[in-house]
Amino acid sequence: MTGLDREDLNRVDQVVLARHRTEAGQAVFAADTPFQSLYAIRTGFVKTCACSGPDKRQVTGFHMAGELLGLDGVGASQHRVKATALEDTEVCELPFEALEQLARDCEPMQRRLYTLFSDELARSKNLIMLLGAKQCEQRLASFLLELSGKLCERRFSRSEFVLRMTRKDIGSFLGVEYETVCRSFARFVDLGLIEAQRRHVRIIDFDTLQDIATPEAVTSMLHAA
Amino acid sequence: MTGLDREDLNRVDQVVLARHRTEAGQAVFAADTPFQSLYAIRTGFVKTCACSGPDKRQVTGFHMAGELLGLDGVGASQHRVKATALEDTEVCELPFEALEQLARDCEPMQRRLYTLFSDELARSKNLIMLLGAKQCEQRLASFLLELSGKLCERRFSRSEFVLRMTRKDIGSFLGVEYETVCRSFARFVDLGLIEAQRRHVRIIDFDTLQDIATPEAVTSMLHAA
DNA sequence: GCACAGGATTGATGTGCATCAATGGATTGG
DNA sequence: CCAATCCATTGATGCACATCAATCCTGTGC
Repeated sequence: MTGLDREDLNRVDQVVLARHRTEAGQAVFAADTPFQSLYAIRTGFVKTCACSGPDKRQVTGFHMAGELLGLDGVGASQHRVKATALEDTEVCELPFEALEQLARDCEPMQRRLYTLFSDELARSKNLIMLLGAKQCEQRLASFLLELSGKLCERRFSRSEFVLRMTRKDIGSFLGVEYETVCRSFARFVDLGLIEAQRRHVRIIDFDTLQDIATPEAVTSMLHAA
Repeated sequence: MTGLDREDLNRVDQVVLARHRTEAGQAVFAADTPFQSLYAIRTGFVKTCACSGPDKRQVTGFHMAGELLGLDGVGASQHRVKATALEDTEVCELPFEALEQLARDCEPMQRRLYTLFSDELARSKNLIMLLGAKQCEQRLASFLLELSGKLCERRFSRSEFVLRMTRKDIGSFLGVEYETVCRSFARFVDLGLIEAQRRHVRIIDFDTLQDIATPEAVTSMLHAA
């Protein structure tokens, strides 16, 4: 789970400072601004961008309902990323000091907070692994399957969905140019693995997509034998 | 700071379960094993590898004295990475439950723990940004400067040092093949930016290296600060 | 001394992707 | 409706890096 469970949410509700609505294209919070709160997404879809330099930005994550934003701001007391809503989005603002207080009073809540940090860390490492994949198609397959999985967890269709982000965003996230993303989409369509018309995607062949995402299963079996 | 400060260390000393010596080439802990403790490096040098698949591993970080290992294991209650000593290394084993107890009793310690998580997260994002850099030379320049900075913090020379890791490790970390790492080293030598003989490195021209690591506009901002 | 192994270096060649460029839908506003 | 804009798609070309391969250096054990 990426968010908080029901029992914790009851407690957390009491520290919610405010709810904010952010329309598509607007920032939930900006980079290099003072950190005070975490933001729990209630509805909507958000991308986070690291901005190291005026002209150079990079998408570091996509987030949906139930996920927490801003965890990496604690240490530096500054948000290190910019969070941008990709569709109309509603978030709960959770002052971090209040959360810390809650954690001191409530042991499961304390553990939960550590878990959230740790999971976010694990997600980061996953992205690092994904960027380590040499081939663009491998990265895109991983991306589609992960997105599908997250949607499935939230009771949406795992096979048919609408992308909230542009090809450019996907490219930035995957570390390739957006034309290359286009071509990989086109190739997946050619191979009959997906249907794709602009942002509407339907996954047809999960198995092959999985093989592309994590190759060499066969190879390793051969090595084992 | 990546480690714990002196005051905290006094408290932390009391929860140290044991000290472990690990010789070069041996694992401090393995991936996919139960998580119980964090490990603070006292002396030595460690690499962490994510292993997604039997034959596919990727170096996700290099760590030295004062750094904490294992933070990403909290959520899954399993170590997600393998930590391998690159030289003879001594670590303190810190049972995480004891640290949690300490955090409940001691507010600064609680904050410190969150900060450690958050900083580790920020470091991950930095690596993601680095992998987003398209050019190998840009990545290598960043790598060398970061290593230099960490050594400098620890009162070693920032300009002359011995690499503890192989070219292969560096390549895995930077997301390129090791031959390409070699060539980039060679090119830096040609350009007169560094001297390099196998693992011995001396940085000569920090400024140009910085320009390569963070092209154009950014540099002037750094100088201004 | 020698053989051997692991790592580093350098060369030759092929390829996946960046880059530049043109076109086509889709959406928005006048 | 048309212009303007954004996004997506597709083509052509060059380059950075992967890949395969040979050699060298250094340390280790016999």
